[in-house]
Amino acid sequence: MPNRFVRKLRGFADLTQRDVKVLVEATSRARPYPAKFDLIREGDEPGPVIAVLAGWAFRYKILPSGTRQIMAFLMPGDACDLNIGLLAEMDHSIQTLTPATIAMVPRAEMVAILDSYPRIARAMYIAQLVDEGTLRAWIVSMGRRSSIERVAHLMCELFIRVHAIDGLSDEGLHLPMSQVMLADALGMTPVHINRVLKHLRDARALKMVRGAVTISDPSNLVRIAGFDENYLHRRLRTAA
Amino acid sequence: MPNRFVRKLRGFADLTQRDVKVLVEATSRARPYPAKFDLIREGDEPGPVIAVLAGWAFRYKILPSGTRQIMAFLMPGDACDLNIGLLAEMDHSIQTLTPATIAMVPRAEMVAILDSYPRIARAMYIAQLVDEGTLRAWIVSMGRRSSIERVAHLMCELFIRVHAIDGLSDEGLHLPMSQVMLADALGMTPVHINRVLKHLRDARALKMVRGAVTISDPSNLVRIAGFDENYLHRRLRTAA
DNA sequence: CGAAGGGTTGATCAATTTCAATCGCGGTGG
DNA sequence: CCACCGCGATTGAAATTGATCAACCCTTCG
Repeated sequence: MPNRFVRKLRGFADLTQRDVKVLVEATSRARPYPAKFDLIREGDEPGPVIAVLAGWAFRYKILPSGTRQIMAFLMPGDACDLNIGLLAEMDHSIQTLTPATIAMVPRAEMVAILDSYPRIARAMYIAQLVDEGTLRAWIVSMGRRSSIERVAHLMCELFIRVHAIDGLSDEGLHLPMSQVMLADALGMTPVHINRVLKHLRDARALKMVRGAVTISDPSNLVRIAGFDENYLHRRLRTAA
Repeated sequence: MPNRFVRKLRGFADLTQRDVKVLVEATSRARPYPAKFDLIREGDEPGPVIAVLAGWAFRYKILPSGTRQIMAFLMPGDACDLNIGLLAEMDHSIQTLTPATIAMVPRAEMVAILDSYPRIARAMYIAQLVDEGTLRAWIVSMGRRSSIERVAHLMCELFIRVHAIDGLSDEGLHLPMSQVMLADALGMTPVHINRVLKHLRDARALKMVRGAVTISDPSNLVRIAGFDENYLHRRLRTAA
């Protein structure tokens, strides 16, 4: 059974057995990392490609004022881009959110693979496009949605992404992050996030047990967020 | 002299003469469009790849509430992504900002090119990565920068991008857009944009002649925006 | 000439942040 | 075992930012 990363790419292109074998080998040197561990720091020269095989991670940037902005959540199957020698250094950092197992593929090896296996290159490219769509949705949220819609929308997005990799537990989605984390992802204050969560809980859109947010049924969230249901269905269909 | 699109890609990978010839031919059927013309509308099924050869365009999305969010500005040399058959339909629209000349490459043709010419594929991939970096910077702005910093930061970004394609006039950067447009790009109100612009003008960070914003020297903007100077230099070096 | 699209400004309103305090819980050292 | 510490959650009140509402002023263009 190939790992999550390979399974995801297989969903994007018709990979041959050989393609799969190459990918599995490339990601075979995976190792576990603790939570809150910086995998890549801003200013590092771009090193290996990382692929998340288990656990969550996130991209973030610390501003001169000391505030943090989270720009993306990475979950099993997601890879960080390659920055193929273009940029002199990373302009942001990547950190594990939970304990995670990460595969590091030396950049040269990944480049060689991309040059030799066009189907793999195609799949990586499509994964990139999907990520870009997520970034655009994030921008729309930050720019034009109210704080309540914004929170609800992120929850919807995470819900379908976890659903797509069969990661939902019996109770639905568990968010493995603190309110501070959510605040930094959505450009808000922890205090305000807390009030918004209370609002959403009162609206029966989510549950909070012992501080942790859980979402069993996203339908209320979808309504509140103005989440594009077609988009949801489309993604869920892809997952099926 | 190849068009802007080809020139840009050439900057990302060592294209052979044959690569260049293929690209030039693919983008030879360009035609002019007026300003404010929708090239692609949300809901369309993904059609041809578009490449901007002259003029500006932008990606945007209209929310159910009727508000608009602009997610990216496209300038000469930029291409829209391919959404290679993955998504059933576009989740946003693309419109010309100024009169523009646009090349439409049939999707099948572009896919064939990517499969047959790995260097072109590589260059397109890198262009994609650069765009993604821009999106991330946009998210950071929207999430954690004040309105003044946010406006200043966008100006810096546009300044270096135009500089990189030798598009600066003698007086510097002319922004071909209304304040409403800026507001929709930055998630603000036109009224507030107006006040921020006044502030920036008072701080001698930009000029406004007959309503149009002009930036001759971005150094004040860079300071106000907290714009990463290394990033600036890196990009300018690339341009040189 | 009249209408429309920008731009500009003032006054008021509402959403968020900021500041401050308190609480609960898990872990740790004595 | 227990006091203490620290992180995250929670709540209230004050301060601030940016949005909204409402005019009014240009310039352009049919």
